Amino acid sequence: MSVSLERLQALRRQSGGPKPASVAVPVDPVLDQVAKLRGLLRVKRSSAPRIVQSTDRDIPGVELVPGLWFREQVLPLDVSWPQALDGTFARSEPIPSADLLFFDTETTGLAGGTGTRAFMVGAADVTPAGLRVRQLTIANTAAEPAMLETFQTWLSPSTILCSYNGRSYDAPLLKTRYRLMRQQEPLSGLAHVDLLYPTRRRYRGVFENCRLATIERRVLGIVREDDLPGSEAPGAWLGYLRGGSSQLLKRVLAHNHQDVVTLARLALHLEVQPCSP
DNA sequence: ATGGTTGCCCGCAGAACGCA
DNA sequence: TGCGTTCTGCGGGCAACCAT
Repeated sequence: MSVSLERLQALRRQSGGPKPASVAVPVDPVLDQVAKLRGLLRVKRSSAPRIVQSTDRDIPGVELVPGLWFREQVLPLDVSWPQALDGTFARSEPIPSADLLFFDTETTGLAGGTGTRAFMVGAADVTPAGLRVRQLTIANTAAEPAMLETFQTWLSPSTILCSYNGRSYDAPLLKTRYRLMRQQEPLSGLAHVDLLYPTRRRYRGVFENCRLATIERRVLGIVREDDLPGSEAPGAWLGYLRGGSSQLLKRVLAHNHQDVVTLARLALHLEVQPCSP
Protein backbone atom coordinates (compact mmCIF):
# COMPACT_ATOMS: atom_id res chain seq x y z
CA MET A 1 0.00 0.00 0.00
CA SER A 2 1.27 3.45 -0.82
CA VAL A 3 2.20 6.03 1.74
CA SER A 4 -0.17 8.47 0.08
CA LEU A 5 -3.04 6.07 0.36
CA GLU A 6 -2.44 5.54 4.04
CA ARG A 7 -2.56 9.26 4.55
CA LEU A 8 -5.71 9.53 2.50
CA GLN A 9 -7.36 6.81 4.53
CA ALA A 10 -6.23 8.39 7.77
CA LEU A 11 -7.82 11.63 6.67
CA ARG A 12 -10.95 9.79 5.72
CA ARG A 13 -11.11 8.23 9.16
CA GLN A 14 -10.60 11.67 10.64
CA SER A 15 -13.39 13.14 8.58
CA GLY A 16 -15.77 10.36 9.59
CA GLY A 17 -15.53 11.03 13.29
CA PRO A 18 -16.97 13.92 15.26
CA LYS A 19 -14.83 17.02 15.21
CA PRO A 20 -15.24 20.49 16.60
CA ALA A 21 -16.30 22.97 13.95
CA SER A 22 -13.63 25.40 15.03
CA VAL A 23 -10.72 23.01 14.44
CA ALA A 24 -9.05 23.66 11.11
CA VAL A 25 -7.96 20.54 9.23
CA PRO A 26 -4.38 20.99 8.03
CA VAL A 27 -3.95 20.90 4.28
CA ASP A 28 -2.59 17.55 3.20
CA PRO A 29 0.03 18.11 0.49
CA VAL A 30 -0.98 14.99 -1.40
CA LEU A 31 -4.67 15.90 -1.44
CA ASP A 32 -3.66 19.41 -2.33
CA GLN A 33 -1.67 18.15 -5.28
CA VAL A 34 -4.47 15.88 -6.42
CA ALA A 35 -6.80 18.86 -6.35
CA LYS A 36 -4.34 20.89 -8.39
CA LEU A 37 -3.89 18.10 -10.91
CA ARG A 38 -7.64 17.79 -11.25
CA GLY A 39 -7.81 21.52 -11.82
CA LEU A 40 -5.20 21.28 -14.54
CA LEU A 41 -7.11 18.42 -16.11
CA ARG A 42 -10.29 20.51 -15.83
CA VAL A 43 -12.12 17.89 -13.80
CA LYS A 44 -15.30 19.53 -12.62
CA ARG A 45 -16.55 17.01 -10.11
CA SER A 46 -15.89 18.06 -6.56
CA SER A 47 -16.10 14.70 -4.89
CA ALA A 48 -13.27 13.48 -2.70
CA PRO A 49 -10.60 11.30 -4.31
CA ARG A 50 -11.81 7.78 -4.84
CA ILE A 51 -10.42 5.58 -2.13
CA VAL A 52 -9.13 2.26 -3.38
CA GLN A 53 -10.92 -0.80 -2.15
CA SER A 54 -9.20 -4.13 -1.96
CA THR A 55 -10.42 -6.00 -4.99
CA ASP A 56 -8.59 -7.84 -7.73
CA ARG A 57 -9.05 -4.99 -10.20
CA ASP A 58 -7.57 -2.33 -7.96
CA ILE A 59 -4.72 -0.13 -9.03
CA PRO A 60 -2.88 1.48 -6.13
CA GLY A 61 -3.31 5.22 -5.82
CA VAL A 62 -5.88 7.84 -6.60
CA GLU A 63 -7.98 7.98 -9.74
CA LEU A 64 -7.52 11.51 -11.06
CA VAL A 65 -9.90 11.13 -13.98
CA PRO A 66 -11.59 7.96 -15.19
CA GLY A 67 -8.82 5.55 -16.11
CA LEU A 68 -5.87 7.64 -14.93
CA TRP A 69 -4.32 6.54 -11.67
CA PHE A 70 -1.82 8.60 -9.71
CA ARG A 71 0.41 7.41 -6.92
CA GLU A 72 2.95 9.37 -4.93
CA GLN A 73 5.41 8.18 -2.34
CA VAL A 74 8.14 10.06 -0.54
CA LEU A 75 11.12 7.97 0.47
CA PRO A 76 13.53 9.19 3.12
CA LEU A 77 16.99 9.80 1.72
CA ASP A 78 19.56 7.47 3.21
CA VAL A 79 22.33 9.77 2.07
CA SER A 80 22.59 13.53 1.92
CA TRP A 81 22.02 14.92 -1.52
CA PRO A 82 24.32 17.69 -2.69
CA GLN A 83 22.82 20.96 -3.90
CA ALA A 84 24.18 20.12 -7.32
CA LEU A 85 25.79 17.13 -8.96
CA ASP A 86 29.14 17.65 -10.57
CA GLY A 87 28.19 17.04 -14.19
CA THR A 88 31.62 15.71 -15.12
CA PHE A 89 30.42 12.11 -15.20
CA ALA A 90 27.88 13.03 -17.86
CA ARG A 91 30.17 15.47 -19.64
CA SER A 92 27.89 18.31 -18.72
CA GLU A 93 27.76 21.42 -16.58
CA PRO A 94 26.99 21.04 -12.86
CA ILE A 95 23.47 19.71 -12.44
CA PRO A 96 21.27 21.40 -9.80
CA SER A 97 19.62 18.60 -7.86
CA ALA A 98 16.38 20.53 -7.58
CA ASP A 99 16.04 20.50 -11.37
CA LEU A 100 16.62 16.78 -11.80
CA LEU A 101 13.68 14.61 -12.79
CA PHE A 102 14.45 10.91 -13.03
CA PHE A 103 11.90 9.22 -15.23
CA ASP A 104 11.07 5.90 -16.79
CA THR A 105 8.17 4.61 -18.83
CA GLU A 106 6.55 1.23 -19.22
CA THR A 107 5.26 0.65 -22.70
CA THR A 108 3.28 -1.79 -24.76
CA GLY A 109 6.30 -2.96 -26.69
CA LEU A 110 9.70 -2.24 -28.09
CA ALA A 111 8.88 -1.63 -31.69
CA GLY A 112 8.66 2.12 -31.29
CA GLY A 113 6.78 4.21 -33.77
CA THR A 114 3.12 4.99 -33.54
CA GLY A 115 2.06 1.50 -32.49
CA THR A 116 3.74 1.61 -29.12
CA ARG A 117 2.29 3.63 -26.30
CA ALA A 118 3.38 4.28 -22.74
CA PHE A 119 0.84 3.06 -20.22
CA MET A 120 2.87 4.04 -17.18
CA VAL A 121 5.17 6.94 -16.41
CA GLY A 122 7.22 7.12 -13.26
CA ALA A 123 9.29 10.07 -12.11
CA ALA A 124 11.39 10.85 -9.08
CA ASP A 125 12.76 14.12 -7.83
CA VAL A 126 14.65 15.26 -4.78
CA THR A 127 12.57 17.28 -2.33
CA PRO A 128 13.33 18.53 1.19
CA ALA A 129 11.16 15.69 2.50
CA GLY A 130 13.01 13.02 0.55
CA LEU A 131 12.94 11.33 -2.80
CA ARG A 132 9.47 11.89 -4.21
CA VAL A 133 8.30 9.17 -6.57
CA ARG A 134 5.22 9.90 -8.65
CA GLN A 135 3.61 7.40 -10.98
CA LEU A 136 0.84 7.62 -13.51
CA THR A 137 -0.92 4.54 -14.85
CA ILE A 138 -3.68 4.41 -17.40
CA ALA A 139 -6.34 1.73 -17.12
CA ASN A 140 -7.73 2.39 -20.56
CA THR A 141 -6.45 3.99 -23.75
CA ALA A 142 -8.81 6.93 -23.46
CA ALA A 143 -6.89 8.15 -20.41
CA GLU A 144 -3.61 8.57 -22.29
CA PRO A 145 -4.09 12.28 -23.13
CA ALA A 146 -4.75 13.03 -19.46
CA MET A 147 -1.63 11.12 -18.46
CA LEU A 148 0.51 13.08 -20.90
CA GLU A 149 -1.07 16.32 -19.77
CA THR A 150 -0.38 15.48 -16.14
CA PHE A 151 3.21 14.48 -16.82
CA GLN A 152 3.73 17.81 -18.54
CA THR A 153 2.78 19.60 -15.33
CA TRP A 154 5.75 17.94 -13.64
CA LEU A 155 8.13 19.67 -16.03
CA SER A 156 9.43 23.21 -16.07
CA PRO A 157 11.82 24.98 -18.46
CA SER A 158 14.68 24.30 -16.03
CA THR A 159 13.90 20.59 -15.65
CA ILE A 160 16.81 18.30 -16.40
CA LEU A 161 15.53 14.91 -17.43
CA CYS A 162 17.53 11.92 -16.28
CA SER A 163 16.94 8.42 -17.56
CA TYR A 164 18.55 5.18 -18.66
CA ASN A 165 18.61 5.01 -22.45
CA GLY A 166 15.75 7.47 -22.32
CA ARG A 167 17.29 9.70 -24.94
CA SER A 168 16.89 6.90 -27.42
CA TYR A 169 13.80 5.19 -26.14
CA ASP A 170 11.52 6.84 -23.59
CA ALA A 171 11.81 10.44 -24.73
CA PRO A 172 11.23 9.84 -28.46
CA LEU A 173 8.34 7.55 -27.55
CA LEU A 174 6.70 10.18 -25.36
CA LYS A 175 7.31 12.86 -27.99
CA THR A 176 5.50 10.73 -30.53
CA ARG A 177 2.58 10.19 -28.17
CA TYR A 178 2.28 13.93 -27.47
CA ARG A 179 2.17 14.60 -31.19
CA LEU A 180 -0.35 11.88 -31.84
CA MET A 181 -2.54 13.23 -29.04
CA ARG A 182 -2.20 16.68 -30.64
CA GLN A 183 -0.61 18.09 -27.52
CA GLN A 184 2.33 20.43 -27.31
CA GLU A 185 5.43 18.31 -26.90
CA PRO A 186 7.28 19.54 -23.77
CA LEU A 187 10.41 17.39 -23.84
CA SER A 188 12.48 18.70 -26.74
CA GLY A 189 13.57 21.92 -25.09
CA LEU A 190 14.76 20.24 -21.91
CA ALA A 191 18.25 19.09 -21.00
CA HIS A 192 18.52 15.33 -20.77
CA VAL A 193 21.16 13.33 -18.95
CA ASP A 194 21.18 9.73 -20.07
CA LEU A 195 22.96 7.61 -17.46
CA LEU A 196 23.50 4.77 -19.91
CA TYR A 197 26.52 6.36 -21.54
CA PRO A 198 28.51 7.33 -18.45
CA THR A 199 27.65 3.92 -17.01
CA ARG A 200 29.05 2.22 -20.10
CA ARG A 201 32.18 4.31 -19.99
CA ARG A 202 32.66 3.39 -16.38
CA TYR A 203 31.68 -0.29 -16.38
CA ARG A 204 32.20 -1.58 -19.90
CA GLY A 205 34.15 -4.79 -19.65
CA VAL A 206 33.73 -4.88 -15.88
CA PHE A 207 30.36 -6.62 -15.81
CA GLU A 208 28.62 -8.95 -18.26
CA ASN A 209 26.59 -6.03 -19.64
CA CYS A 210 25.46 -2.55 -18.69
CA ARG A 211 21.75 -3.16 -18.33
CA LEU A 212 20.15 -1.19 -15.57
CA ALA A 213 19.22 -4.36 -13.69
CA THR A 214 22.82 -5.58 -13.82
CA ILE A 215 24.27 -2.27 -12.72
CA GLU A 216 21.88 -1.88 -9.81
CA ARG A 217 22.66 -5.39 -8.62
CA ARG A 218 26.42 -5.31 -9.10
CA VAL A 219 27.12 -1.68 -8.29
CA LEU A 220 24.33 -0.58 -5.96
CA GLY A 221 23.78 -3.96 -4.34
CA ILE A 222 20.05 -3.85 -4.99
CA VAL A 223 18.39 -7.24 -5.27
CA ARG A 224 14.83 -7.10 -6.49
CA GLU A 225 12.37 -9.50 -4.95
CA ASP A 226 9.44 -10.69 -7.01
CA ASP A 227 10.40 -8.35 -9.82
CA LEU A 228 8.43 -8.57 -13.04
CA PRO A 229 10.75 -8.53 -16.06
CA GLY A 230 10.19 -5.57 -18.33
CA SER A 231 9.40 -7.86 -21.19
CA GLU A 232 6.29 -9.02 -19.34
CA ALA A 233 4.99 -5.52 -18.74
CA PRO A 234 3.05 -5.19 -22.01
CA GLY A 235 1.28 -8.47 -21.34
CA ALA A 236 0.43 -7.43 -17.80
CA TRP A 237 -1.22 -4.24 -18.98
CA LEU A 238 -3.02 -5.79 -21.93
CA GLY A 239 -4.25 -8.56 -19.66
CA TYR A 240 -5.70 -5.98 -17.31
CA LEU A 241 -7.34 -4.14 -20.20
CA ARG A 242 -9.06 -7.36 -21.18
CA GLY A 243 -10.58 -7.61 -17.75
CA GLY A 244 -7.88 -9.58 -16.00
CA SER A 245 -6.45 -9.18 -12.55
CA SER A 246 -4.36 -6.20 -11.52
CA GLN A 247 -1.84 -8.41 -9.75
CA LEU A 248 0.73 -8.27 -12.54
CA LEU A 249 0.07 -4.59 -13.11
CA LYS A 250 0.93 -3.94 -9.47
CA ARG A 251 4.23 -5.68 -10.03
CA VAL A 252 4.86 -3.47 -13.07
CA LEU A 253 4.15 -0.50 -10.82
CA ALA A 254 6.69 -1.78 -8.31
CA HIS A 255 9.19 -2.41 -11.10
CA ASN A 256 8.80 1.11 -12.44
CA HIS A 257 9.06 2.52 -8.92
CA GLN A 258 12.32 0.70 -8.36
CA ASP A 259 13.64 1.85 -11.73
CA VAL A 260 13.35 5.55 -10.94
CA VAL A 261 14.75 5.06 -7.45
CA THR A 262 17.70 3.21 -8.96
CA LEU A 263 18.23 6.05 -11.43
CA ALA A 264 18.55 8.51 -8.58
CA ARG A 265 20.96 6.29 -6.71
CA LEU A 266 22.98 5.60 -9.83
CA ALA A 267 23.33 9.30 -10.60
CA LEU A 268 24.66 9.86 -7.11
CA HIS A 269 27.00 6.90 -7.48
CA LEU A 270 28.39 8.11 -10.81
CA GLU A 271 28.88 11.53 -9.28
CA VAL A 272 31.05 10.00 -6.57
CA GLN A 273 32.62 7.35 -8.79
CA PRO A 274 33.11 9.24 -12.09
CA CYS A 275 33.88 7.54 -15.36
CA SER A 276 37.35 6.93 -16.57
CA PRO A 277 38.63 9.84 -18.68
C1' DA B 1 64.99 22.32 -49.58
C1' DT B 2 63.23 17.87 -49.71
C1' DG B 3 61.41 13.56 -48.22
C1' DG B 4 59.96 10.41 -44.60
C1' DT B 5 57.87 9.56 -40.22
C1' DT B 6 54.84 10.48 -36.55
C1' DG B 7 50.90 12.24 -34.17
C1' DC B 8 46.70 14.68 -33.97
C1' DC B 9 42.16 16.01 -35.59
C1' DC B 10 38.09 15.40 -38.19
C1' DG B 11 34.42 13.07 -40.61
C1' DC B 12 32.33 8.98 -41.88
C1' DA B 13 30.40 4.31 -41.54
C1' DG B 14 29.36 0.48 -39.07
C1' DA B 15 28.99 -1.90 -34.64
C1' DA B 16 27.34 -2.15 -30.14
C1' DC B 17 23.96 -1.45 -26.90
C1' DG B 18 19.93 -0.35 -24.21
C1' DC B 19 14.98 0.23 -23.85
C1' DA B 20 9.71 -3.32 -22.91
C1' DT C 1 12.14 -6.81 -32.79
C1' DG C 2 13.22 -1.00 -34.36
C1' DC C 3 15.25 2.96 -33.13
C1' DG C 4 18.53 6.50 -31.64
C1' DT C 5 22.82 7.49 -29.48
C1' DT C 6 27.45 6.67 -28.56
C1' DC C 7 31.59 4.33 -29.38
C1' DT C 8 35.09 2.59 -32.27
C1' DG C 9 37.92 1.99 -36.13
C1' DC C 10 39.41 3.66 -40.33
C1' DG C 11 41.30 6.81 -43.75
C1' DG C 12 42.48 11.42 -45.28
C1' DG C 13 44.47 15.81 -44.39
C1' DC C 14 47.56 18.54 -42.06
C1' DA C 15 51.41 20.17 -39.19
C1' DA C 16 55.54 19.31 -36.68
C1' DC C 17 59.73 17.21 -36.39
C1' DC C 18 63.90 14.97 -37.94
C1' DA C 19 67.39 13.21 -41.18
C1' DT C 20 69.61 13.72 -45.39
